[in-house]
This record gives sequence, structure tokens and C-alpha cells, in this order.
Amino acid sequence: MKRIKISDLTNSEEFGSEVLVMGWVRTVRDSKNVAFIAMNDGSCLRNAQIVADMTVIDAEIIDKINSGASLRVVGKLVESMGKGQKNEVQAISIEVLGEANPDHYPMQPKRHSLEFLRENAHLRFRTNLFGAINRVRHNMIFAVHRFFNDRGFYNVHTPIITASDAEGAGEMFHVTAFDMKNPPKTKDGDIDWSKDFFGHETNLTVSGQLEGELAAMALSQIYTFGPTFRAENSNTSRHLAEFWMIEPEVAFADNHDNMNLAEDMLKYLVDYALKNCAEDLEFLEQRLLNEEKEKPQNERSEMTLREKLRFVLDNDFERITYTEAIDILKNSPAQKKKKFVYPIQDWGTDLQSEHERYLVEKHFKKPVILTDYPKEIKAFYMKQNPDGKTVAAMDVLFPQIGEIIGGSQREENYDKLMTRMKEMNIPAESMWWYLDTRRFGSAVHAGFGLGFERLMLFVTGMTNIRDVIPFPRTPKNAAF
RNA sequence: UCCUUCUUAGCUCAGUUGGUUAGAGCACCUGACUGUUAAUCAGGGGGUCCUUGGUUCAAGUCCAAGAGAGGGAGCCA
Repeated sequence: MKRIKISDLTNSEEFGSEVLVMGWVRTVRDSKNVAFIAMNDGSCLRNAQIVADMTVIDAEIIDKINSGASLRVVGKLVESMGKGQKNEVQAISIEVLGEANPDHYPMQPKRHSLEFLRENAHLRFRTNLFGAINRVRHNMIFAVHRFFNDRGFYNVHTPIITASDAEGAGEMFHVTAFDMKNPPKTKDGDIDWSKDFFGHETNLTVSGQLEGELAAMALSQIYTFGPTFRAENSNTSRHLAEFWMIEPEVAFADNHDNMNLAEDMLKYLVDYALKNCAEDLEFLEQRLLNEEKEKPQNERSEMTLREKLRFVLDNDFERITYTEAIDILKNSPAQKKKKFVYPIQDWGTDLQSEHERYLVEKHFKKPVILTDYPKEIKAFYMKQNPDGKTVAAMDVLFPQIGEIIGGSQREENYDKLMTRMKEMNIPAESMWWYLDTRRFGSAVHAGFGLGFERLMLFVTGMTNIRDVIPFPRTPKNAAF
């Protein structure tokens, strides 16, 4: 007999047919004559209701059915006599495939804190919440590939181990095959990296962008979607040491094309979630409502989760330059009433997250794309504007999350790029391969990076990034 | 890394001014119940009060250091 998934089972109206269901027990409710087992197999949020008549199923077997146990149930699909589900399975036979001793199984049939579930990340998949999050995560991964594929982009696997030390995106994790207790040394007593596996000092990548640019200079439209690693000691709800980043890179495209692509992509992904994850989003929305009931009135969100998602779809992102943003902030009531911890001083300083949040959440009340930042606060590869002061950068800011996308048009002029690299002490010798794109057939191009987990925060309404990736890697924590 | 709050039963938490044998709800176990919806009712078991050191006649409670966690900031995606 073929196993039926619970997503199909719960919609079935083939009453009287015999079915085989397998899954894990969520709760058991029993009385003298009958036991009700709520069983889940991850195919959807819904549980199957298994009805075990004590005259049919041995008491010995019922005893072994606890929360967390895995079961193989053969039974008859019937119309449910109770409320809450349209059908149920009247068990003919139940096999307990794997018991879960309730004295030791950590997941109880009750609400757990997110902190507790993080410490039990190996079992949190079995909760409604993490089932929903991980199904949404899968759908978003799939939608990213579909969005780019439909537009003629090629997916490029950029390297995870790199010898480049000039990506400029943060501290890196070293990769070595040396016995760290006794590494080969040079005459001067330094570690001799030429004897290491790659004959070079190597690191885990902090961005696939530079390699992505190489591919875009031939394939025109490419994107990467891979893991990235930052050894920053960042202890926040928005940072991970290991996260997944989507980085499109497009030839013959300027910063306006770049912004259009970013906005189209975000809207496509949000739309895909609304259309394909309706049940899980409804559950996540309810979770958020319950959580907000605990908060004081003025801290509660004005919109539900799905209203927030639809709002992003229905409204154009506000596009303003850094210079315009500074003017708005300088003349804002928040600045005049001294509400900012860091008051806006002069043109040229980077915005604090309180300023970004003010623009997005108070002033425009929608996603904002900030462009044309002072060149001093941005990376060496960004396209220098004719004004000599700014670069063609663009950051997409989202409510609650802050910077969800960072990108720019790239400097395609060899001389300008070299000058900027010298000013910023970027070692040009080791970047010869990157500079070659500007020596041979250089072209206007642009790209950006989307932090996948930050998108997940927005779509699921979760507030800690450690809850939207199955196994979070953060300072002092690489368990599981 | 900085600021701040927290760490008491399996989980979530209460514990007064330092004072006898550290409590509750849920979970678990036992029993009752003819169909439940995180069932209900009755009973029961369960503690390295994060660790180390100190103050005190007396420390879950006060002090110091350390560890871990949450929130905020910086860095960014």
C-alpha cells in the first residue's frame, strides 16, 4: 500500500478507502474507549486525526504512543464525527516505529520559548512554527531561482574558499590544512602559507560579487545564491556568521536598472510567498498577533503580517539620494525635538540605524531605496559619480529589518578604479584578475546583495535571524 | 566589542526587609471519563536556586569575578 501524505489526506473525500499514513505524534488524547492521535508528517501545517478504538488496538501499543513517537498507521478514512477536521483515520493497525520516552523527550505538547527551541534546534523542526518557517524558506529558495531563470539569468557557483583578501566586506575565517599546533614556519618565524594545501593563505568567502562580475562580463546576466561567512563579533538579531546571500550582477546595466531589478525581485518573492504559503503565513500571522497582545498598545504593529506583505507589493519603493535623506532628517521633528541618540551633523557621515528606521517607519512609511552615498563610506569598486563626491550605490531599507539589500553600479573605468584602490590601500597585485575585466572589454555593469535570512525575517514576521535559518552560526555557537 | 536586563522543577515563571521544610501553572506518572481538538476532573513524583569566591549567626535574596542567554548599539546582508 502506498503511503499518503497528510497534506493530501486531510483534503481527501474518499471516505471508506483504506490508507497508510506515517508521521510523528503531536498530541494524544485518550479516554476509556478511544484515543485520538494528532499526527504530523511535515507535508503541511495540518495534523491527521487518528482514532484508535481500544477494542481494535492493543493497550500495549497505545502505551507506547507519546508525543514525538513515529507511527505507521493503516486505517479507514471516514468523515470526522468531531469538529476541527473534515476527515479522520480509524486505525486498523498501528505500528510504533520509534518511541519517544516522555521522561526524556524535550518537546512537550505545550508552547515553548524561542530561546529554548534554539537550544534544541535539532528537534525544533517538529514544532508547528519551525515547520512553517522551513516550508516558507524552501518556497523562497525556489522562487529566487525561478525569478532569475524566467528573466534569462544564469546561476553561477562562485567559490566558497578564496585566496582573495580584498573583498572588503568584513573579517574572514581562515581555512587551513595545517596542524595548528605545529605549522611550517619561514626563516623569520612566520607561518609559511606557501606550504599549506593551496600554497596560499585562504579564507571562507565573504561575498561572491567579485567572481560574479567576472561571469557577468561574458554571460551578461548572472546571479549567485550561496553561503557567505563573516567572522565579525556581531551579537545582534540581524547578523549571522554563516548566511545565504543572493547576488545578481548585470552587464550593460546602470544603477537605475539595478534598483528596478531589486524592487521587482523583492515584490516577486513576497508575491510568491502570499500565493504559495497561504496556510503557513496565516499561522505565522496569528503567532505575531498573539505575541503583540503582550506588548503595550503603542508598540503594536498597525498591520498584520499579510497586510505588510501586500503593502510592499502595492506600493512603489521611495527612491531618494543620501543628500536628500540628510536634508529630510535635519529638518525632521525627531531631530528638532532631539529624539535621535546621534543627531544628524554634517553631510558625509554614515546614517545610524535609528535614522534609517525613521525614514522607513515614520517619514515615508514604506520601503526606501537610498542612493548616491559619499564615496568615503562605501567600497572601492563602486561607480564614481560626476560630482566627484558620491558613488552610484543603492541600499534598500525595509521596516523593522533595516538594510535588506546593498548594491551599486560598478566602476568600469580602469584608471578611476586603480586610483580609488590606491586611495583605499587595496592591494592591486592580488586583484589582477578582477582588474582584467576593466582592461579587456570593460562595460557598464551593476549588481547587489540580498541577505536571504533578512528576507526571511520580513516574510515570516520573525524578529530574530537565528530562527529563520535551521542551524544558526553565531559568535560562541556552532552547535548541531 | 560596548551598553543593559536576565539565569530558581522537564518548560514558563513567582519568591516580600537576608530568617524554619523553596512555590504556582503547564508537562510527566497513576486513577476516573462513550468522541477528544494543546480535552476535563482527582491524586502523585520531581530542585547542584548558572559557577566560583566573599560578607553574615544565617544567602535563592547582598558583594566580586566568570560563564551563558535576551534586548539595544557598532560592523553589515
